[in-house]
Amino acid sequence: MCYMNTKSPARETPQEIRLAVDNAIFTVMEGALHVLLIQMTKKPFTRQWALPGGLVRVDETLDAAAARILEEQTGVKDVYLEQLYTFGRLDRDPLDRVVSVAYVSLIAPPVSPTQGLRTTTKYSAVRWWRVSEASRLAYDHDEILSYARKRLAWKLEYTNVSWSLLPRKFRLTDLQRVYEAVLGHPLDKRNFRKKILSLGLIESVGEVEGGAHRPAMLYRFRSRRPRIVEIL
Amino acid sequence: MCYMNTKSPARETPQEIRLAVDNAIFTVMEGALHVLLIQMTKKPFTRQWALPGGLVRVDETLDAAAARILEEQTGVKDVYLEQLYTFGRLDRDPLDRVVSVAYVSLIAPPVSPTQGLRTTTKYSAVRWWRVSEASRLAYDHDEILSYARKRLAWKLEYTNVSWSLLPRKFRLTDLQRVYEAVLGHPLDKRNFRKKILSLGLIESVGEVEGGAHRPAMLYRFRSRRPRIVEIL
DNA sequence: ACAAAAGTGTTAAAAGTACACCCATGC
DNA sequence: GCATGGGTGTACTTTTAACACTTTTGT
Repeated sequence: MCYMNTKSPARETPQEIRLAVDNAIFTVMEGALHVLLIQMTKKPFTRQWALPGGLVRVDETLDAAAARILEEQTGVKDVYLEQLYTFGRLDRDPLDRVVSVAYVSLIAPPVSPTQGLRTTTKYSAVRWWRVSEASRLAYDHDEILSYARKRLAWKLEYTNVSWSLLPRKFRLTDLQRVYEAVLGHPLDKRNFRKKILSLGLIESVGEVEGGAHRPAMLYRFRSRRPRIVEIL
Repeated sequence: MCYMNTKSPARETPQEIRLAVDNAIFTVMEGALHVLLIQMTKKPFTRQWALPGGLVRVDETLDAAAARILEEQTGVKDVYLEQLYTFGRLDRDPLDRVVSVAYVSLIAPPVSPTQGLRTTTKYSAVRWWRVSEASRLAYDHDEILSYARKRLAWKLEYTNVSWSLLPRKFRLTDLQRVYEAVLGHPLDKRNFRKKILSLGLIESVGEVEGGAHRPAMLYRFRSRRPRIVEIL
């Protein structure tokens, strides 16, 4: 029995390919799309920010690894997870040959900017970043993040995943904000409402929310399962 | 230095995850979508058909592995290759823990049903199958093939990949046949031609082809690079 | 002259886009 | 009474879908 579990500090030719997962975790806060990053402590990327990730265990599926690593490194669980793409550049990890299966995950509010987040001692911090400010990440994570944003925008337009970025009950304005934050451009209020309501994916829950001004009708998704529907 | 390169005949808990690629290779022949399969000789799947695949080497990228394995096992090279999805079920290979990155590849005619194909001694045969007759494949390849077909249909509708399923010069009827074979349903001739020509992706090459009856105008793609365009 | 595939337009329905004002509430 | 966000309809344009006959060639 033998293991190859120690990384060589200067890279020799590795003997085995290691398999990892990385998670691009999104939420919409303050009208902007945010991504959850951890701060690295280990050597080549000390103090740089990265997507939460880690090695896949030999006895777990990729989806299970993504869920485990997400929870271990951020304290977040039970969220939407979808496999994105597998990244295999030879030099994406300077110390070892690591192929990474990237996942997208979506978290619904209420998400407070700091509460509920924890990480292992292997990382010095976890926090939400506006995607517009998340750059110069470790490894090839800029590339993964860029691809994840495109996939998310596409999914929002062609499926009903938006339910996983919203609480159970929400105003149509909240839904529109999610679309605008992800797509990165404003939408016409009347056309948006017409379109969304015509799809029959959401239904009014009669109640109104007492805000500072005229109360809004609250809605919920009829089904919270992934279902493909063309939107916008 | 130690290796774990021998598969255990009865499965013990493997020590390492192995990384493979599998290729779903498509072409359109005789008006039907075909997929290239190899026949297995090795133990648990003897005589069953499978997608060409193999382990990724530690010093090659995923794309390079897909291209290498494609050529080694089928003699086919220089074709369209696109990463599809990564399959990681624990029991997908009964002998070992193998995670597989699946690729879709597309081959343009002229493709003769048998010529140009060769394989290694590790397999007993290679041949094209109509996708409608390709089932009960080894491993989880039924699932991979099913997903690959969906992706291909999607790509055809939303991009101009169809160039990689056609020769340099082709008739509009050939193009329509490709669409019909992949999508699995007939298209209206006039609407198809109107739509295709309005996209400006192809141009007439003036020549006509001498067939048994009225000759057809030949066309070519203006660009043979992947470009996203909505079609149909 | 006939068989076989090529080529060609119009109409109706549906979907998308642009656009501006009144409403209900808290302060 | 005013500031704030909630809510609503119409006209125009674009896209899609349905549909049948004439043309050109080889035999």
